[in-house]
Amino acid sequence: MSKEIPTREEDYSLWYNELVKKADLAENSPVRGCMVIKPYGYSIWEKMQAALDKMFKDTGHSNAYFPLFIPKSFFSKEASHVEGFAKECAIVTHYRLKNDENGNGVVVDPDAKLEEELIVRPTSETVIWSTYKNWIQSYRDLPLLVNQWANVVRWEMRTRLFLRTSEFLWQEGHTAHATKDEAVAETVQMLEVYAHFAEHFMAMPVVKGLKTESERFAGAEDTYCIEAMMQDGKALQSGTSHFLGQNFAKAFDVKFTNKEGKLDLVWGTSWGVSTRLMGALIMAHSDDAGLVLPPKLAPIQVVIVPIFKGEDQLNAISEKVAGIKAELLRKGISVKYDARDTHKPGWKFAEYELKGIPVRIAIGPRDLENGTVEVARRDEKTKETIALDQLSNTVERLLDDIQQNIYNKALALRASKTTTVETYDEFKKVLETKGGFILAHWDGTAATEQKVKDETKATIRCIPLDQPDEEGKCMVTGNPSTKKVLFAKAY
RNA sequence: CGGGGUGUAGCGCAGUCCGGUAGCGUACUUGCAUGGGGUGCAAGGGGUCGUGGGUUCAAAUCCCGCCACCCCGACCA
Repeated sequence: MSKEIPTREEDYSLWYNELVKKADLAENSPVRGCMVIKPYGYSIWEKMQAALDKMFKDTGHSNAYFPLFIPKSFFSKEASHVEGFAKECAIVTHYRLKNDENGNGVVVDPDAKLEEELIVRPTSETVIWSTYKNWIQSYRDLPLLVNQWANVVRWEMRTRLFLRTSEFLWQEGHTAHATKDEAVAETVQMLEVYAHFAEHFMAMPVVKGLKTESERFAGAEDTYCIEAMMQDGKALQSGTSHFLGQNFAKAFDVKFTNKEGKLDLVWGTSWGVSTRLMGALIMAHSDDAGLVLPPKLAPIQVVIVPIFKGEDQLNAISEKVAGIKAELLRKGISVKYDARDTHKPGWKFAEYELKGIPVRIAIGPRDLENGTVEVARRDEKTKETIALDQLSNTVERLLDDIQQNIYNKALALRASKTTTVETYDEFKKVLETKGGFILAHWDGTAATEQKVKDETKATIRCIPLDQPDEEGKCMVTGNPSTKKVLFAKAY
């Protein structure tokens, strides 16, 4: 009762905030803009990490760890990079506290001022490239394929749990290559990894594309991204992969001797996904009853709820459940048996729906008599009674089916909310009435992009990679265009 | 930093206009019943009313200052 959340219809934004808190994913911390990721939320993040980490390893990358603090001077080296991050950096200026002479707790000791201030990393390109300089001498040292799992800090004005927090968790891959082609190929490969993860694990369809100059990562030559549509039709950038050219190699003087014996600058890439993916996961599938998790990322795939009166019944059920549980575990399915007597079955049903557990099994005295169980699926909120001897096969099939079904639903939603327009008037009308993704011709100039943004709040999310080339006219200026691009209001 | 709003029990709120020593829902504790969709009844514990000052016999309530947070804008994965 107290755990009810507002409906998406009533207030989508409030629905999201409440869901995150009520489902025990995260809560606000004493520090504005930061969050506490609670055990249940963190266990979903761990599932994401595990799947991604495996894909990184499978594509030849190794994990490493670089420090949280970056000397301020490093930030002066790559001009556009500085400009991109300068406005949102946290800076460490002192290294000691002392007791206040007036007895007001502790104060910063003014005598403990650092010679050079330290920047809390907003991203690690600078510290990593300053290190790579020492690691790379020859083409034999390349490619260098490194990833790190870390936290970063970007001092945001307005924050929302998971979607935008001042501190967030992510992975950042940083690679160095001997040739431009190889670096570009790496950038695209990692974009594909992200897209695969989004679609096959998160069950969330994404548009792969290239960012326009104004949306590009500070310091990159090209930024590729995956863009997903949330249920309210807004776009969420869910991952980025950057081709850095030789920008950081120049800034940090990272050169290698090539096969011809000549000195050359190294080519770089970087790519990342963050705890923002948690926000994407929530907003892609969940409903008014709570979270809906894809089985591949659900910390618990199956929950078993006993229905009993008195200890004898519970014991009889528990005995039966032990066998069921073992059988499911043998199939690699994660199972929780909730035999608590402190909550009623109905309460548990609601609770596990809120938490998005894909499959629920209920078993009571009637089932014991009949040799049956009740199996309920979270995505469709349906349930059926099946024979006990078919349970593990049914559950296995159901998990696959749920994974596929929520993907299909998300894909259908995106299709229904994606519109192609020819004119700017049409564009504005669609944006106002229907929202979602809009494909339209654009003349390729930053001025036009800015005009659309100022007038409609929609931005170019990306220049889709799978969009065919076609001659056309920019919807705003009428100038020639060779491709439609993807517009949307974004998170 | 501009515009709007809110601070009262863990959470959500009423009480403020019109001053009289704090209440509702929920959560929590205990007992009994209940148990196939958030169970019912009864009893109980818990609050410096954001903060500092002022007016008054008396302040959650009136006056002045300060602080914090939220929403809308500018910035952003």
